[in-house]
Amino acid sequence: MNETFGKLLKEIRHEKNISQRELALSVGVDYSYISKIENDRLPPPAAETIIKIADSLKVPPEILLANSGKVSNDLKDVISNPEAIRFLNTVKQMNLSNAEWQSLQQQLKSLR
Amino acid sequence: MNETFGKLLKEIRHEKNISQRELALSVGVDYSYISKIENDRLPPPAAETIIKIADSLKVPPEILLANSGKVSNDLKDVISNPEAIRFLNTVKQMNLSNAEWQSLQQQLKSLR
DNA sequence: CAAAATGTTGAGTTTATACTCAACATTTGT
DNA sequence: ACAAATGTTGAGTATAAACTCAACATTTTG
Repeated sequence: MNETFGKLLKEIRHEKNISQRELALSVGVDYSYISKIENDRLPPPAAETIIKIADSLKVPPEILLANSGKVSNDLKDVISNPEAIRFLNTVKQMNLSNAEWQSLQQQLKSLR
Repeated sequence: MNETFGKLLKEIRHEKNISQRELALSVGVDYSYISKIENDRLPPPAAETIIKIADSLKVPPEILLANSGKVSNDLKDVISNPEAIRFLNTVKQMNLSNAEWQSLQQQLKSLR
C-alpha cells in the first residue's frame, strides 16, 4: 500500500504520455535524473522541483509532495507559528482519517 | 517584532541561567556552535537539535522551532498526507490569527 | 587582581542534497 | 532491420547543512 515516490511519478508520467526527456526539459533537470528518481535510485528531488514536476504533469503537487517527505517553502511558512505546530502535534497524536481532515477543512472555511 | 532565532535562544538561556557550555554539553554539540547560533553567525541547527535544546532548557520546543524555519521529522510525518497539505494551504491563504488557530484546536478535540 | 568561568572568532571537516555528463541499453515506429 | 526515441547506469560535481577544534577575548568571582 505504501507506494514509492518513484513508482508514483512513473505512473503519472505514463498516464500523461510524456517521456522522461520531455518532462526533464520542461522541469529544467537532466533526463537521467528523472530516470533515477523513478527507479528509486536517488531520493525525491527538492520540494520546489517536485512542484515543477507536478506543474509539468498537470497534477496537484500535494499528491507527489505527500509521498516525498519534503516540505515546500510555502508550508514551512505556515508552520512558522507555535500554534500551528501545536495543532499539528495534536493532529499527529489523533492520527486523523481522511474524512476527519475534510471535516476540518469544512470547519476552517466556516470560520469566516 | 520579528525576533531572530539567535536572540530568542540567548534570551531563554539567560532566563534559565545556563551557560553556553552547560547547554552545549547537555545537548551534545560544541559550545562554540551555541555562541555562533546565538549571534546569528550560523543558521539555526537541525530541527532535532533544536528539540534537544528546548528539552535542555525546559521550554516547549515549538517556541524555538517556529522561529527556526526547520521542520521536525514528527511534523513531516503529519504532512505525508495530501489532505493535510491541502488543509495547510487553505490555512496559508486565510492567514489565520492565533485565536483562530486555537478555535481550530477546539474543533479538533471535539471531533472525537 | 588573578584565575576560573564564560563567550567569541576563524578556519576547517564531514555528510548530505541535488543534481549533471557521458556512455550504453532497450523499445518503438517505419 | 535499422534508426530514432526513450530509458538506464556509473561516475562525478557543486553547494549547502551541520557541525568541530583551537585560539583568543571578555566577564565574573573569590
